[in-house]
Amino acid sequence: MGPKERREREREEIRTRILDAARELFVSEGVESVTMRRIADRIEYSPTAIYFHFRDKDALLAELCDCDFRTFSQNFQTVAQIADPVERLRAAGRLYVEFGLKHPSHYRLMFMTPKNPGSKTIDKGNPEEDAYAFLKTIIGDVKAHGRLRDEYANVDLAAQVVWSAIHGVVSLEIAKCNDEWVEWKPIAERAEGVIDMIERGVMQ
Amino acid sequence: MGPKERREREREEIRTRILDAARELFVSEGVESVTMRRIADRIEYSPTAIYFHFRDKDALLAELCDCDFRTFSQNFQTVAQIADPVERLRAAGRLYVEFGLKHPSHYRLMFMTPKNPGSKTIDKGNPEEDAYAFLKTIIGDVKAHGRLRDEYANVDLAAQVVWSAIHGVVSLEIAKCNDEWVEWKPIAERAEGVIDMIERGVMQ
DNA sequence: AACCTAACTTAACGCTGTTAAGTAACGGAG
DNA sequence: CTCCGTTACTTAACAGCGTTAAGTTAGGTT
Repeated sequence: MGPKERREREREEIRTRILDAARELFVSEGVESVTMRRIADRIEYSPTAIYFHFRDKDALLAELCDCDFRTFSQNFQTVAQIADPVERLRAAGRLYVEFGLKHPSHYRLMFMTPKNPGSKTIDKGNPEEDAYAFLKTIIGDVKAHGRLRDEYANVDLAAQVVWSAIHGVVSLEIAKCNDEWVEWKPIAERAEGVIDMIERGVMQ
Repeated sequence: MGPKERREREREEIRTRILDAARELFVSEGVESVTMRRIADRIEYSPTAIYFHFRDKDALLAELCDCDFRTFSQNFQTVAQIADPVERLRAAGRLYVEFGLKHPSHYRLMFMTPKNPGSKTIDKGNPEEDAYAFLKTIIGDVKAHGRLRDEYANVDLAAQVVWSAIHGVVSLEIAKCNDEWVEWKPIAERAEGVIDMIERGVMQ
C-alpha cells in the first residue's frame, strides 16, 4: 500500500502548488492576472495540466477563496476572549476592516463579486470557521447582556445591519479610494465613525 | 455652413446609438455581455466602427456610467423639498437603496468596481448633478438644525459614514443575495434597520 | 512481459479587445 | 469639373483568453 499513498500525496502537493501560484499572482497583481496560462508558467506545467486538478478557473478561484475564508474567520479567534461583548464587537469590526485593507483582492472576490456558489468545505454555523456565525454569537452575547436595542430583537437582523455598515466602509474604500471625486477622510476615521455609529445605533 | 453641422449631428446620433445599444445589453444581460462585437451587431456596424467614436471599451463604459450617474443624482431632487432634514435623509436613503436594487448592473459599475477614473462631464459639487454633494447638503442641514452629534462635526466625515452604511446594504445585497450561506432577512428590513441605525447613531 | 491508467503535453477552437490597412463617399479648392 | 484630403467606415488580422480533444509517457498491476 506504499505507492498508492505516495501518489495521492504527490497529487495533493501539485494541487497546492497550483493554489499557491494562483494566490501569489492574485494578491500581487490582481484578479485579472490570474490566467490559467500564467499560473501554468509559474509552476512550469502546461496550462491544461491545471484542468486535471480543478474543474475550471472558477472552481480554482472558489477553492482559493474558501481556503482563505477559513483563515479569515480564524483571525477573529484572537478577539473571542474579550469579556465585554460590546468591546468584542468593536474589536472584531476593526479586525474586519484591517483584513479588507490588507487583502483587497481576496475581499473583493469574497464579498464584492456576485456568483459565489457557496462553499462546501466550511463548517457552516461553527463560529471558528464561519465569520458570520462568529458575528452572530457576539450579537447574541450583546443581547444576553441586555445591551441590544429592542428594535433588533432578531439577532440575524442585527448581525446583518452591523455587517452591512462595516462592509460598506471596506468596500467603498476598496472600490473608490482612488476616486478624486470625493474628498475622503482617512479610512481609520471613517471606520471608527461607523463603529461608533453601530454602537449608538443598535446598542443601549 | 450647413453640411458641417449636419455631419456633427449625425456623428452625435451614432454615438448615442452605440451608447444605447451598450446600455441595453448591459442592463438586460449583465456586464459580461457587453462585448464590442455584440454592440456592433445590434447597431449593424462592424466592431471596429465603435473605435471611431470611443477610444476603447473602458471609455465607452465610463461614458455610459457618467450619463446614468447624472440621472441617478437627479432622482434625488424629488426628495429635496422635504423640509425636515432628518426625514429628507431617510427618504434619500430609501431612494438610494431602491435605485441599487432596480439597476444592479449600473450600481456595480458605479460603486463596486475599482478603476473608475473620475468623470469629467459632471458638475462636481453641484447637488443637482453630484449625489455626494446632495448628501452633504442634507447633512449640513441636519447640522444647522442642531441635530448632528458633536462627534461628526465634520460634515464630510458624517456624510462618508452615512454613505458607507447605506452602500453596505445595497452592495451586500447585490453581491451576496444568492448566497445560501447566510439566512438573509428581507432587504427592506435590512435597509430600514440601517436607516434607523444611522439616525440614532449620527443624530441627536 | 504486457497492459492499463494516471498525469501530463501539444494543437486547436471559439471567444475577447484592439489595430493596421484598405475603401468609399463627400466637401472644398483650383 | 476635377483633384484632393478628410471622415467614416470595412475586412483581416494579432495576441491573449478559457477550455477541450487527441496524443504521449511513465509507473504499478497482472
